[in-house]
Amino acid sequence: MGIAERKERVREEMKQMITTAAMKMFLEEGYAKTSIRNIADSIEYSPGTIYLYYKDKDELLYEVQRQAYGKLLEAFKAGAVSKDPLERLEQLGKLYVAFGLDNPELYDLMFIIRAPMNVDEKLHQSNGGDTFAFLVQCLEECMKGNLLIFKDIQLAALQIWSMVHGLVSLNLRCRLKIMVPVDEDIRFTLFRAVEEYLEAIRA
Amino acid sequence: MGIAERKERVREEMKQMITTAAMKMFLEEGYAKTSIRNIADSIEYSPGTIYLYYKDKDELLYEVQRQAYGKLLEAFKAGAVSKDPLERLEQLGKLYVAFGLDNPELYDLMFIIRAPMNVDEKLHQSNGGDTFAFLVQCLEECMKGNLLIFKDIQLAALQIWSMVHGLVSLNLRCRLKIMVPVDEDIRFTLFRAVEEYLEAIRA
DNA sequence: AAATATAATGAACGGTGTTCAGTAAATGCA
DNA sequence: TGCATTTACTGAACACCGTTCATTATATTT
Repeated sequence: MGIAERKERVREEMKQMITTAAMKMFLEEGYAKTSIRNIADSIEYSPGTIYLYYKDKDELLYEVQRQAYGKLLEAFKAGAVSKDPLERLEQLGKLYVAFGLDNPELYDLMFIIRAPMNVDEKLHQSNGGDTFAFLVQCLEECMKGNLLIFKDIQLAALQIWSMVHGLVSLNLRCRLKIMVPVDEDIRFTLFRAVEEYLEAIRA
Repeated sequence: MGIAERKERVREEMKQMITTAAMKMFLEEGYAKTSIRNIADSIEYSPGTIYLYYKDKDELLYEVQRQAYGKLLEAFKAGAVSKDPLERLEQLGKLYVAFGLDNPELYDLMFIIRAPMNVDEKLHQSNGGDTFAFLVQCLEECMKGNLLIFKDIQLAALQIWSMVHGLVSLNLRCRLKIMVPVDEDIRFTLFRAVEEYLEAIRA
């Protein structure tokens, strides 16, 4: 009975067509300025059709977020390759910051934007779990070797993620203009901050 | 010629009436869900009137942000009173985190929300300068006494602010659920993170 | 009291997310 | 094969949104 399977496949293709268009437009124009009608136009379907595949605009955002977490995880896997766990931690930190600088709109979608329609914040626990686990694993190695000052691994992860997220998100919201000289290269500055921080938490 | 002065006064009262209503509704319902029409209704004026006092919805947001920065500065002044600059820095950090936890909607308005109408990010340099200066001043004292590991004060401010902002904003976006045990008190956890961080950057 | 200047209105414009009765295409059954 | 039924899609309609502007009401000046 291959018909049901084909239907399922076609349905998945349709869903992907929608999210691909949505991702493209979210990145180019931002989430708020992208309307369901725009997305529908770009894939040459009527607005109503999108609602046959996604419950609402938020669900579309969640799907795009899921894909974005995947991209970040890929960047981690490709770039955090050092054998030394401390070095790898530094690579992770810089990869994270670079990801935020290179994909500001994507970073916004992933961590900053609040989907304004249904203020239901339940989804996030499942989304991005793998990516976070990658950091935790590296941290575990560091702490097994007593390379960091931390005692509690959860608190360590919290602190490190907060630091890099703070750097990226303050920059994205132009809050660094107050303190960083305009002529300085932001990337360089943020990398220095990461290095200095890692220096500080070394055992 | 007291008439012009009275008119100016009345105008200011009107502006304040609008921002007061706007602040209340932004906090209760969020920025996105608060419409100009709602605000107009709540002060019993027509929507068009608001545009006689504020250029657009963003300008309303900027004004509310300005007031919010004032509130944070007040909290700083009231709570960061220790003579010891290092202790004062810890007080500042905890005050900041507490402010973010106690006024999540306000914090959102100040640091996270991107005003979506005119993507003009120029205003922020003036807004909040005083509040930031308060932190820098404390930092300066710390560094004059060689109490911190930092060499560059700008980089120090960047790092510290990033840490506390990261803690608060990840929590606000429910991204801590992945790593912090649900039963634990968030405030306690974030305070511990601040303490541990300050420990790490001590000279 | 009349003319002028200021303040406020609210309908209208072009958008938004979302729903749903109606239509067209694909499938199951005889 | 032909017909009934399920499935896919449409696009007008609903209730909103931010913003503008001709019109009206109020206050000041002459």
